[in-house]
Amino acid sequence: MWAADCSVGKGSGTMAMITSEIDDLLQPFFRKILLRDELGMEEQRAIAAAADQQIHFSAGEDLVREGDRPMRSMLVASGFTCRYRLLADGERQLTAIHLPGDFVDLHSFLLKEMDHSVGALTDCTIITFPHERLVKVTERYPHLTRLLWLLTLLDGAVHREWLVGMGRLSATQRTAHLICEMYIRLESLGLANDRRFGFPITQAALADAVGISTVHVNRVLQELRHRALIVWDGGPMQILDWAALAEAAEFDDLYLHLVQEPR
Amino acid sequence: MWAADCSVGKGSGTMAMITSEIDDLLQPFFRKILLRDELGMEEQRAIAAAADQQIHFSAGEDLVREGDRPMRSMLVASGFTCRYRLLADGERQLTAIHLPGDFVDLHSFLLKEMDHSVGALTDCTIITFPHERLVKVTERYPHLTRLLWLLTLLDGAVHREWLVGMGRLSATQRTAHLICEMYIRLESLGLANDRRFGFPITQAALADAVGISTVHVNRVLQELRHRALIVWDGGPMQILDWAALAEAAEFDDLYLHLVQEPR
DNA sequence: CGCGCTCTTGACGAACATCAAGCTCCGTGG
DNA sequence: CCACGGAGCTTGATGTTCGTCAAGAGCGCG
Repeated sequence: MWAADCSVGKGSGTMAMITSEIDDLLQPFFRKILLRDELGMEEQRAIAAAADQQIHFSAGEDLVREGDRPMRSMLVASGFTCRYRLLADGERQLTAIHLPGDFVDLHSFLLKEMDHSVGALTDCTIITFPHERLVKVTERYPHLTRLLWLLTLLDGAVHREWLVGMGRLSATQRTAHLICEMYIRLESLGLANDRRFGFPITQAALADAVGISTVHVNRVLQELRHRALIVWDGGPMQILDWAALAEAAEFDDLYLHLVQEPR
Repeated sequence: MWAADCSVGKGSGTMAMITSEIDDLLQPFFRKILLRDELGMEEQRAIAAAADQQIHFSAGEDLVREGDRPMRSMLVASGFTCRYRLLADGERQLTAIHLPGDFVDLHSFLLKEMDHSVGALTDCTIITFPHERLVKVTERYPHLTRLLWLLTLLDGAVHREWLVGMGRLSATQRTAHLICEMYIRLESLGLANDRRFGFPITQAALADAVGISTVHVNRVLQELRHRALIVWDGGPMQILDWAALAEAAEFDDLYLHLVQEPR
């Protein structure tokens, strides 16, 4: 099933970085933070200085595995990744989808042992941050520390939103909700506009995200298409009627905390 | 339904505390941390000094509501509380159950606006921590800051575990899983032993936690009783066959990170 | 050309929701 | 003391949602 056919990638093309390149790769990350607070130049330099390598992963590869004890945390610079767990019967459940600017295992910095795996949904580029450098950041930059903490709290907020959907919304509503969430998160980073975004994942992966079978996700998508809410067939995901889609999903972006204020 | 009959409690009996009383109330909290790292005397004093008031809430009252912007965070000293959200049709979904020693809205410290509500499942006692004092903790005590951060990461880990269950386990498995989780968390704090613990919540609340109807939760409990896995009828929850219950639920306590090591 | 992956469709069954009613327990007021 | 009412628990009948099984179609790739 899933465990068998994807190796833990060391990732192809590990390489050291020059300063201007780091700054480019960190842009989505800075943007994500600047949507929610201010970030001083010194703090930006501190983050850039804590960055180590960039690594490329191919779709399907694992960045880290349940049970690992990574010595570094990973930030997505490009591409889509996901957190997931496998069950006894081989079924898979995603617990988050991560975009450029997201730390995927800042958790391991303090939790130490991974309680879930992280995989690449598409080809992606990652920046690594050695834990010992992150410790130093927390020793010297309290405000920056609070911002990193905030990022993990945002992950928690998204987890809760997914939980509510899983418990109380229909498969169609959850799927619509995920589409809304992906769009708002991408648009806030400047990576999408016009109610349209690239979403190059399989229906099977989408099924694992919303917690249904691949057969059923297919029918759900047909329903969303027939109700003229979306177009998604090989090309980008296009939202035809945002208001209707958001209402169907009971989507409210409060939980994404897209408000700039002192933290 | 739910929103109507429970007011936001200011809580009865707000009162200032004397030092020895604070220390008593903080015991479950210290214990929770000491299960996962060391905590110096100075750090313990710093936390105690940041505490402000104690407040009592009655079962059914809300501690904070979605949309609030609290100026303080709350730590449970006794009793059970829950995070939850209400949906358009009045249905409720819990996203976490909190025990003594748990911070229930350390999140609001950085997220600012509450994206969910917190309610008292039983009568409970709370200790409040003004946000401005928590800021000072993060400015002066980096290691303690990391520990507070860790606590919110643990919340996230539990969220993910629930998500996996909601997506891929049956109602019976999720219920069994929650029982296992409650027991291990309570036992680790010294608040339960002998495979038995007080669990004074209604079947309706349990249904809201596992995301099913009250009728179905009743049938699930009967199944667990008939399979001789638990006893739960008015008295404490008693686990008759831990191994079988944990196996049925695919329960593994890794996600609770009950390992003492430097963070 | 053939193989594998993804998407699609139909038939059927299992898990769970909903609706409705009755039960027990317990506190309250007459 | 008992009647009453409410909250929580229990049970049965019925319907919907979604999973499973099976098969086939389209498409890229070696």
